Amino acid sequence: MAFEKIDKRPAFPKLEEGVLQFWQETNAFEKLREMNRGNKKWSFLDGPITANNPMGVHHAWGRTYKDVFHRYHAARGHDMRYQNGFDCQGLWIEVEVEKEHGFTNKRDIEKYGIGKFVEECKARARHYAAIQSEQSKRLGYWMDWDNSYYTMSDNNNYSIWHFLKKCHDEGHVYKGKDVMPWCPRCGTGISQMEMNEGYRETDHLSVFVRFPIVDQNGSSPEGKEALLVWTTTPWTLTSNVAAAVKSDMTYVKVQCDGWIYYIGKGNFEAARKQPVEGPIAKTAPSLMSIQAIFKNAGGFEVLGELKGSELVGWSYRGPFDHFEGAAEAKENHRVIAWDHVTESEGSGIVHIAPGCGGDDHRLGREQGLPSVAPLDDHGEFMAGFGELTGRRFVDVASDIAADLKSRDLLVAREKYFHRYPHCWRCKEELVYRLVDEWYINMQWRDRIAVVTKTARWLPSWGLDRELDWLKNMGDWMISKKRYWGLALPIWECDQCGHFDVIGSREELKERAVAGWDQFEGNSPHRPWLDEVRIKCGRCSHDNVPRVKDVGNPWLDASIVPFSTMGYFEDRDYWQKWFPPEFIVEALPGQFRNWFYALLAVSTMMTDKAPFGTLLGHGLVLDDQMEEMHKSRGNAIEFNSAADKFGVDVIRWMFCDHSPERNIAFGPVHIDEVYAKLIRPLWNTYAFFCDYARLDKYDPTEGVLPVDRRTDLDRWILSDLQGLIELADACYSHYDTHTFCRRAQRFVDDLSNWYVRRSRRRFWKSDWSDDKLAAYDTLYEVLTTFCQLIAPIMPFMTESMYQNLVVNQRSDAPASVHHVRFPETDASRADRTLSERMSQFLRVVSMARAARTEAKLKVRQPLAELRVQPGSDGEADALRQFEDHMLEELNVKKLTIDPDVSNMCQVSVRGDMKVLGPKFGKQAGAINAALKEADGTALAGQVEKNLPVPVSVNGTVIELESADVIVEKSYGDDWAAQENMETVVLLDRRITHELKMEGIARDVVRQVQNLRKQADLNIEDRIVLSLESEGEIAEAIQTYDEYIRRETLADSVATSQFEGAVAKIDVTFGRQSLAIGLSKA
RNA sequence: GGGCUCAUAGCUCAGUUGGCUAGAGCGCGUCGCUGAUAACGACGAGGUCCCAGGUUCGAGUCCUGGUGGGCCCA
Repeated sequence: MAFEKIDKRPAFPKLEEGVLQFWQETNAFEKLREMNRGNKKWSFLDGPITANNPMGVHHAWGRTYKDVFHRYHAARGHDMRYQNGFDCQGLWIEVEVEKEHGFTNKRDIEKYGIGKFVEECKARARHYAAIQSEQSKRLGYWMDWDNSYYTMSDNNNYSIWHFLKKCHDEGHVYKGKDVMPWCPRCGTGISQMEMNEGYRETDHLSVFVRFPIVDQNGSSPEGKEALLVWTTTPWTLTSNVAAAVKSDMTYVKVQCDGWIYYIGKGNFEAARKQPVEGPIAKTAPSLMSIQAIFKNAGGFEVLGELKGSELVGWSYRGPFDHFEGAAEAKENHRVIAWDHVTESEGSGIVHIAPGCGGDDHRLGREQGLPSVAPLDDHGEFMAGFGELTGRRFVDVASDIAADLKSRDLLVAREKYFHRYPHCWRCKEELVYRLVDEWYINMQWRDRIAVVTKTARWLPSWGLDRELDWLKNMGDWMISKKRYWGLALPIWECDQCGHFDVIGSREELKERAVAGWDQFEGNSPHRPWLDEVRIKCGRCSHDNVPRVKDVGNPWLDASIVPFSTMGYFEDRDYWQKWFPPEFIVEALPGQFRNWFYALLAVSTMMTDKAPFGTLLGHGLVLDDQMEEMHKSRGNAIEFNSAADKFGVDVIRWMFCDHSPERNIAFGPVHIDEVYAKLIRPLWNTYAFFCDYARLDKYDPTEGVLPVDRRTDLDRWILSDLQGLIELADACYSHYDTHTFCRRAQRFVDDLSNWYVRRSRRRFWKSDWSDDKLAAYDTLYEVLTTFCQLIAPIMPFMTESMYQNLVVNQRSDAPASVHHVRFPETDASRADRTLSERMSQFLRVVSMARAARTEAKLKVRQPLAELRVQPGSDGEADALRQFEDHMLEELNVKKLTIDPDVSNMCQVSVRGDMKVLGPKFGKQAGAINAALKEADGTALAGQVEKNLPVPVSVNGTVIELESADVIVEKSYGDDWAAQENMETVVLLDRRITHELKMEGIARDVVRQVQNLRKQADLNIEDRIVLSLESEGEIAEAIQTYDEYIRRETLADSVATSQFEGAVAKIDVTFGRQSLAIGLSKA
């Protein structure tokens, strides 16, 4: 079958749709799996994508890598599992379902019904999993889509039960009472991992408050004395228990406005600054120093200094001692010592509310202080806090300030800007609350670190980052007071406090004493599992309920090396596929999320790393390098990008990029890939098909042995071997970046040198070895290159392969993705040849520069190009490729001259910029004298960096070499280019003969243009009329045969004829030419 | 305060165990070429390879210290 004619500028997105259809109709993926089944395996583990929204272009980066390495390993014949995963459980889904219903808090959900709510969460996950599957297929992602795993599956949930029980058996599960960041809207604690997502700049009302001193270690103050305290969260003053100072810090005693204050000395004097950066810092009002505040309040007097340690033990009156809720604190108001107090923030005396802050709570525990916890689940004040009861903590700051003022406790108020944590999902301000949560302690972190070090991290600093996290992380909070998620398999006895962790469904069935019937037949989620009661493992209580909490979603995603690989059902299968050789995910965040959780779970289960190599990649940003956000309107949906640009180009763009850097996504960058790679490659392919079709080239007929092909052929084949070798090394080391760069350079060499230099060989009308060699070579290069980039651009290569291979050979594999990866052929690799060509190309570039310098168009033949080679290799290269130089530069002769210095006149002139300031009025005379002097001799001095003597009006002045400029000249007859040792000289003298030939070439060019305008096919023959006079007529006559051959003219008339389909009048100099042509 | 990381042309970035005369693409300007190529080529403007020391025959590359950005931890 003939080669198809190729559309030069196809709509690639449409082409890709066609290929998708082809794959589907031919079951291409299933056939590939069948071919490789049972072979050596390559094991991959997919990090589940959150099935909560359609994919954005940023999802395509990681998924491109995943597909690329799958395809490469398939081409290596490896058997693979091809399993994609969906992350289904967790708050992010709940939040979206809540939005659909317009729910604002947990009460709404409970009213609606937990069962119904949970079912809708499941449905949402399934819905978006289906959409993402379709989108992934469009990306060309070959996966076993019917076998995707879902983290909400019973299997996955029960697998986590097993893990948690194992943790419990080793004594790592505990219930902790701690102050946690809490989202009052979601009604749940926020783990350390999640916290980091939500820091945002915001402003709060902060206050300076006085705590009136009651007792100073036995004596009472005579007048009004107070501790000065500062806080950015006035609501926490309701729960103040103590005030902390640093023992060795200096404090000042200051009188102001009838009070005597104690304040950190550094704090008192220091200028204060809003701790924010960027635009917000400009709008934020500047902060007054405490000193300035006092000055404004009517002036102050410093009465003395003392150490923090002297303050310790004093007692004071708290700001809200009248609230019943704070009763416990009232007895405990005293000054304590704490190392964390600093001079750089606040007043140097820190208000401590152990029920309202993490550090406060730890300090309170050490010091045996009571905790006052004023807020409920919704962030509202509980009973016992007077008029605040029932109000939300976010709303009360200014009322509290007003109340303090009315009770003479407020010193100052200000707007304070800082970074404050917000809920990463719903953006609500977080609050620190004292709550009960479930934890896995991380005393075994060293065990995880050992395992972590056994994996290969790309980029390599990832390991250090992960180890750093392991070292610093706190215990893993695994509970969440929500609805949709892993139902924690913890049953806690409300009579004796004992808790049991259940490790499997079977175990639960055995232990169940009630509610099993209601549960059976449902998934292990709320509310169904909540029905099941067991008998306490310690006391006699026989109606023990499950704790209501659901689990941390990173548990769901990190059990998958076990749950999805048959750890529980088919241990042999698991043994075969675990550990996966490769995982790849986006870097930001995952060190403390998936990577961490995966390592922790796998360490607990097997003490083995859950991956051999981890590849991390950066973020996808918009073309201004800004993060993409839906709200900002710069997010790009996957579908729209695929429809508009096509996915091959997107895949290449991602693969071409250095993974650890963020990537800018935008039309400009897409176009770059088209311009740099796709268009030249496609055009080379189209060029080949055009001529191969006309010539009826048959690649299945005997291929010409390589040693009978030209140097040019053997060069491109040799470079191709280098590229194969590199491709193999890069793919197997998960480095597409290096490969893509080299592949682009290869396409450039192919298109702009090999094809450009070989064009005429394809145009020849009759078959010869040379022509066959050109076809065989270009065919081999195109088909092989196709295989090399097929993993990255699966669509375009498929289309090329169908035309180049399947249509030609009946025995060819049906898809480009069924073909084994190319092997290097040592007989085709020729390092010397490759090296020579690159040396040669350097000289060609210099010769072109000389052409430009000569201001003579390439159409005009010139007599001679003379080269002084910079090395022996370069001389060899020039001899070897002489013909190419002659043709490319359109010169008659190439002379290799080992020393051209005899053609060169050297002159030395003064550098007036230097001479002027140095010699003043004399400079002109010096310069004139330099011109007179023996340039060669002076230049010799300059080269040796010796003094340059010059005689001016009888006196000899010695110039430094920096004072002069050496100029070389090869005269008017030669255009010169020099670079290091290489010198290229182009004879710019045009003889009458050369001129005639130049005109003939010009005529040909004009005719060719006219053919193009007349829309003729390249093979169409024409009749031509050329009406001219003088030199043009002479040239046409002399080069009659040449003109006819080049333009496919059957006849050339010297006057116009009737019926010309295209005409043009042109002038060369003062002479004119009228051209007319029509189809023969 | 600690950890990791980055810093190369106006922009986006290459630069592989130290061998560099520091490159590419985009953008800008000029000229040229073109029967595969809305392509391409040549030339021009644009660099203290963040700074300072050190190791070395030789440092963009390695080491130390600093400055600035990013991420993380506290």
